[in-house]
Amino acid sequence: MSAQVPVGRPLTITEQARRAQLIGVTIDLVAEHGYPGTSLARIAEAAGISKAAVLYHFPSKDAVVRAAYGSVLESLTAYVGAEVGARSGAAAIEAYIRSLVAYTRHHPAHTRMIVEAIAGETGVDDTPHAASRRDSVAGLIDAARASGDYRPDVDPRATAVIVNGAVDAIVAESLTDPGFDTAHAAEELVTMLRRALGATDGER
Amino acid sequence: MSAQVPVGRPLTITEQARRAQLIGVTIDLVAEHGYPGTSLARIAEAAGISKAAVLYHFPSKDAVVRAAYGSVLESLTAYVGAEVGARSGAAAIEAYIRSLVAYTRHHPAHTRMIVEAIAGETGVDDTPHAASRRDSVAGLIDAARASGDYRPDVDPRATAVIVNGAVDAIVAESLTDPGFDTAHAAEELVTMLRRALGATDGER
DNA sequence: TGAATTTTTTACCGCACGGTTAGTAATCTG
DNA sequence: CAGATTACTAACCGTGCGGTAAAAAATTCA
Repeated sequence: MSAQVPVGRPLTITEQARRAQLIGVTIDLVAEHGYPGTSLARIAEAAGISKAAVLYHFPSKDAVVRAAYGSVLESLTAYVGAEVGARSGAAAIEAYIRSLVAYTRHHPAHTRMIVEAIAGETGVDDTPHAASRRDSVAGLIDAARASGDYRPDVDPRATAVIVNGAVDAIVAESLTDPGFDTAHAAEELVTMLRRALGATDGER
Repeated sequence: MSAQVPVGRPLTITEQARRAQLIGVTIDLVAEHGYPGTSLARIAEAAGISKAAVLYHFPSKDAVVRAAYGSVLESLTAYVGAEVGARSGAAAIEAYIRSLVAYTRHHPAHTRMIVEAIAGETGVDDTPHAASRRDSVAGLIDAARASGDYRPDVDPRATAVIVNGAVDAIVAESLTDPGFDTAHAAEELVTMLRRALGATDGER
């Protein structure tokens, strides 16, 4: 995901630095102007080099954008994965919700890219993300059901779609309303899930 | 929303027919190729006339797209509004969920446009929709709380964001996976909300 | 019929896009 | 220092975009 050099040479210092810089400015440009407003010329200008220099380091503009998306998603996945992996049952799903929302709160520049990657509006056609993410969450829900945390009649697939949609909406809402309390909304969602899916009703 | 002629003359027959046709082909083009793939030339070609003819009936390409979005949203709003308006309390929220999902099931060509309008990726900057939709749903939730259907401690705003996100995800999922059972997912969401928000726990 | 007006076409304009080419600095290396 | 490699720039190319101008059809109406 992070390297598209077939196998070749070990990348010089300059090469690594430029690639990292280009990925960085691309992330910022997408955050500011969205994908459609992120042109090759703008990327070059933001990096202080010419268009051709950008294409010297990457085979195409799409490759730059893809690398930027890859970088963000890798970082997000690492963070969320660590939080989720340390837990099991319902706690894993709750960690998924909290950590994903928390990540966007701490990396505002990454948020728009994440939202667009989720919505599939990346302009680059890949989007195995959506399906695999849904399946991952469905797996977590299934595990929570198997462990007895969740009632036996929950539908993991449908519930995964619903939970992901809710999480994405919370994140997306913070883009249009920066004052939106995403942490609180995440807690509301966690509480709702406990009541709706919990086998032993969490509280009350 | 449906007419952008300032006030002028009453629109000839041809004018009305062409406008309707152009709106129709635009909806279909967006459904097939998304907004970015819907160019003026394509709209003209699909309608069997020249680009200039399109711009004779509409002041700009954006106006065509806007009219198409308006047409779809008007139709959707009318349908959902009728279902919701006939009910109150929790039943109104459930009708909102069921009718919105049902609409997209019965109007597949409109679905992508609705999803993109929701995601704000219309290419046309207006998007008061997202905010007003959230506020409308928040109002419904608040009313359900006031009527005693929902527990008194629900947060209408945060819950509205979550519910809308879940509904949108169900609809969006059907775009990438046409076999996805949106009606069933809607029922799952309704059940979850009853358990999570209901003051008297719906069932169990 | 013939004039007025509607609808439409053809040809064009300028622009921003992604990408290529050829040459030029800069840097590394023997 | 010389030669090779790396890193880059300026200029250009073709394409598709939204939009405009002028004139030709088609239609309406007296």
